[in-house]
Amino acid sequence: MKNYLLSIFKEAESEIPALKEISLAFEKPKVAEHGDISTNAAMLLSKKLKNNPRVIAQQIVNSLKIDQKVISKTEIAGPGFINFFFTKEYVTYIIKKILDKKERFGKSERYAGKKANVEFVSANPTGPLTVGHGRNAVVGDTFANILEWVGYTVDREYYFNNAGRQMRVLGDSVKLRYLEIIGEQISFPEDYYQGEYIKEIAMHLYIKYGDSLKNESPEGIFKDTAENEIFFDIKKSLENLGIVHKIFFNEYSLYQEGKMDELLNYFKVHNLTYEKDGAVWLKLKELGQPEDKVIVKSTGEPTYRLPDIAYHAVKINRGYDLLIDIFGSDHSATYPDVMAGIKAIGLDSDKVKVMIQQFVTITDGNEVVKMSTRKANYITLDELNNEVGKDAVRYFFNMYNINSHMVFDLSIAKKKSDENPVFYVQYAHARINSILNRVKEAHLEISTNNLDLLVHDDEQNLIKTLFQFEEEVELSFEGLGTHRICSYLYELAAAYHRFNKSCRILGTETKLAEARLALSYAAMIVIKNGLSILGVSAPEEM
RNA sequence: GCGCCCGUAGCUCAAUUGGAUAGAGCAUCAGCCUUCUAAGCUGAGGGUUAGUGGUUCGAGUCCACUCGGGCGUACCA
Repeated sequence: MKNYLLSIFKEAESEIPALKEISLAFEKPKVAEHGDISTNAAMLLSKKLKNNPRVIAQQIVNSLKIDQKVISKTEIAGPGFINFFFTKEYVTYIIKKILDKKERFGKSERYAGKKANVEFVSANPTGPLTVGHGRNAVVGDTFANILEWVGYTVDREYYFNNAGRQMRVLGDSVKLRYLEIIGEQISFPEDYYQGEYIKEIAMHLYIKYGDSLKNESPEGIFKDTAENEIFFDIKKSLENLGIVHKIFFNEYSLYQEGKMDELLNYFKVHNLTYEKDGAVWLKLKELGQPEDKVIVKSTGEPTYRLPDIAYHAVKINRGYDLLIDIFGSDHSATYPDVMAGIKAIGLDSDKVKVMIQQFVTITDGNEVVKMSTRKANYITLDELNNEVGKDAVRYFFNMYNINSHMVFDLSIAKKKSDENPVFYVQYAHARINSILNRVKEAHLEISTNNLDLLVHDDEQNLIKTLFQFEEEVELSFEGLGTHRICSYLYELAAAYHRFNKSCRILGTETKLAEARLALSYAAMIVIKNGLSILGVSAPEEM
């Protein structure tokens, strides 16, 4: 529809050349009285043409060559909006399109042939995934789905570092617990990993090796075993949510393949570094950042900025058209440095989009559950998943703008009732399925022959809500978010439940009943498609 | 102190990226099942969008300042 309007506005440029100078936008008005689609073009032009927007709107309308089969009415309203009303033929065409495209309805070819990469989770293997990682994981995977829906081929990637200080502390923590098990007196430092899982890993080692490891270095078998077991569990936690990464990228490979030296050398050759206090500094000020930063410490070890830049360079050089990073808010101050670094080596940093994930607060009713990886009192993603189930986990994490703090209330997610939005949406799907089964006994068929009988307000509203789906996917993509898919599905489910109440099928005259069946089936398809983007199941019965 | 993010109904969140009367759910109150799942529907109350200025046809959205919260602000990642 937008394409159609764009094309007739394009034609009108010959009469109103100023139309070329504005960015033409169409949107669905909030209120039905304002039409099915609307544009503010006249208001944008009023400044340029120095004329009353309503007068300009009238000129625009006069110069549009409108197909009466598509648009039934055009009006000028408010300060100068031009509102368009669809014809019934066009509205029924939407149902036919849905029934025809089925599981492909809502997909677009807009970015067909383009490649995207989504990097998410990227937790180092020092402990089980927490609910915070869960939010990152769910939104990352769902956004990857959205990219696929607009046409991209997507690689899901996990970046990790199994060297460095954190991993040393991990090995030390496991060894201490091991020594504890074999009966040695230990004192366990506060800044070591406190979780029970450390004791479990130590116990596994004890079961397998007895006390023969007491003289082994913590950096060896203790660290390696911990890493393997933890990574195994992380992957399993993700799989339980339907998430599988295609690529696991080890930061260490950047060193092995010489990418770090290459990058550092590039910076040096291009005079972007200097030495101070025995460290190498990157001239970030020259690159538009507020402060220069150390990239190689006086110990010779690089800081995280260097591998991060090298890593992004490697990814960009793989040929992606779009790269998405999903970072925790603790990275929010540092990624601009990385972007500046990428730009400095001549790569297109505009291809990289960053989604900053804010924190998750877990409540159980009124009680706030505090979380820290180091301390023992956190909820793991597995615990959350076991408690509320995959569908609720995925729906709840997707439901909020990732850029806002969110409260995950366990007591609501656990409820199998109308307080829980995921059940409300799934129930609409199950309800339609149940109807489709029921009408078979009444010998009714889904038919698109008499869709023009669907004139009830609740029918029209449902159809127009269905039509909105394609745009919601696009808007989710453009807005770098998943939450509007949830809002949309909730709205769609509500529109269906209302229709279901006012527009019965059994006991209605056959032609109308069969048209309503077609509409119901179309609604079922769209709900299922939307849920599949979220990675939430569409149950046939509940 | 400085930087980034945030502040919307009692609570949890939306608001088509500057558009028309700021919307949903929960909670509260009042209704609806001899009819395809009441896991549903209908209605009511609840707002100076933290505050003050500014930008313009038009601001929850942009700018400045103030207040409040989160995260950074390391030669940790």
